[in-house]
Amino acid sequence: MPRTDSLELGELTDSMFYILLALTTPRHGYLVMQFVEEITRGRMQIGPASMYTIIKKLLNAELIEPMDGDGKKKNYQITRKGRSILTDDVKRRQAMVEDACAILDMEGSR
Amino acid sequence: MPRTDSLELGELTDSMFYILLALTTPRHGYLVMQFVEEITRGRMQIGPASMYTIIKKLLNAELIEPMDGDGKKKNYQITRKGRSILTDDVKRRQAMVEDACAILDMEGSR
DNA sequence: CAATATATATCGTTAAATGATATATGTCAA
DNA sequence: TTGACATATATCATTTAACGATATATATTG
Repeated sequence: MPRTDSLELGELTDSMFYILLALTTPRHGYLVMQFVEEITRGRMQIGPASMYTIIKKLLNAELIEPMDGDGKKKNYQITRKGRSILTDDVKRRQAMVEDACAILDMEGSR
Repeated sequence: MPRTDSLELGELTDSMFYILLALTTPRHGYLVMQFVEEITRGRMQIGPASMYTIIKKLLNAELIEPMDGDGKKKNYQITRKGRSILTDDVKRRQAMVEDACAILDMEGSR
C-alpha cells in the first residue's frame, strides 16, 4: 500500500480496523488476537508480529492509550480520537459496499 | 498487506476492488481512473502508476481480460472469475461493517 | 501553435503485514 | 516432576502493494 501513510489520510487498514474495534473494551495484546479471530469467525487472524507492530503504531498516533497493566500484561484502550477515526472508517467502508451494490445487481443481498 | 499475495487469499485491495467494479463495463485504463474518481466522488483516486500496475496483476490472475482495442486504446472487461471474486469481496466488506456496527453503537447509522 | 486533455508505461521508493524466531510464565495431566 | 501446551510479549528480515516522479505520444481546442 503505501507510500503514503494510511493514518495520515485518516484511513485504517483492515488490521488496524479490527484492533481498534477490539480496544473499544480495554484488553491486552493477546486478548486482542483472540477477539479478532472470534468476531470474524476465523475469517481474519492477526499474529503476534502484526499485533505488536500495529499496537505501536496506534499508540504513536494516539488512537489507543495504555492502561493500568495487571502484572506483565499491558492493557490498552481506544481514545476519543481513535473512536472518531474508527466510526469514520466504518462509514467509508459502508460507502464502498454501497458503491458496489449500485453497480452490481446486489440490491437484494442485504 | 503483504507477505502473502492478497489474490491468493481471494481478497481484493481497495484499489483492485474499484478497478474491477469499473470493468463490469468494458473500459480502457484512462477511463477507469476517471470512473473511480467519479463514483467515489473524489474519495479515492488512482493514478497511472497504480492503474497499470494493478491492471497487469488482474490480467495475470484472469480477473479481467483484454477486448477489441480501438486504435491504441486497450479495452478490458471483468471475467466470470473476476465477478465471482468481486461479489465475494463485497460480502466480506459488508461483514466487516456489520461486525463494527454490532460492537459500536452505530445501529442507527443506516 | 501552444496549452491542455487523453492515453499508456516504467522505475524506484515507502509503508504494511507477517513468517520465523525468541523469551518467559502459567497450567495441567501423565 | 516434567513435558506439553497455552498465555503473553517482542524483534528482524522479507514480501507485497501502492504510488510519486517521470517519460512518451497523440488529440483537441483556444
